[in-house]
Amino acid sequence: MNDLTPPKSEQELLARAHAIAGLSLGALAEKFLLKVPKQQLYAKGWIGELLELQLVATAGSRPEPDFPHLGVELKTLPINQLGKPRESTFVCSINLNNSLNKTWETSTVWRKLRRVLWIPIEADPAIPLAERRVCPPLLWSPTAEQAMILQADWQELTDMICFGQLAQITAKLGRYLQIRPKAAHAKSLCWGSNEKGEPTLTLPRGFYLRTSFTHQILQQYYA
DNA sequence: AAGTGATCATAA
DNA sequence: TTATGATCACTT
Repeated sequence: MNDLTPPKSEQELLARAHAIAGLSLGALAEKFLLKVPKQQLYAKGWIGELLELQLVATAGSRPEPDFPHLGVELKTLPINQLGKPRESTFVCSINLNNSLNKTWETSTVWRKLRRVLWIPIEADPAIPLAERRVCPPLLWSPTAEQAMILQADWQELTDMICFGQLAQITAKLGRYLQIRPKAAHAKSLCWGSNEKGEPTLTLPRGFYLRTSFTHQILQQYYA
């Protein structure tokens, strides 16, 4: 049986995550009387939510780390059979109105990335979802150099938003962090501002970590 | 095969 | 509509 209360320390959180390493998603789902979705297409966040249940994350859908009292963010990371991430990692949504007077230190990106519990998950399409296993966790903080690059990316992209250059933002920008759409569909709209500083309807966006960066994180632990 | 842009579910 | 959890699928 597992604890139903939030972990009281990083050590406890890490221990709980280690305890489920090797378990299949089917076995984990069974503990919560959940059915494994037949396809991920209509259950894209299912694995992440399953792990939140198991580890008793409490942030809900607030723009806070999953374990606010510990300042730790939880991220599942789909990996192929070579241990390489198969997808980019969503970090947080972006407020396109008043991203002004925000600093790196107080930004949601930094508050979520300063401490992350990464849980790699087998994600080879050849393995049925229920049989994919949870891999050993990594409790990570960016190195000084990584933090500098993340900050530079964040500053560059945030500046563009502040200067009304939303239209010129592409996923090609940013070394580790990039901005991509984060919406129900291409017709979802939210308020932003154009080059003249006028309110404009635009596609909601989010910050994402490139797979090359999360791969680097895995290497730094498994090297 | 990568990488970018599009999309799906759900809660408040 | 905004936030969370992400993966899908088309283009390059």
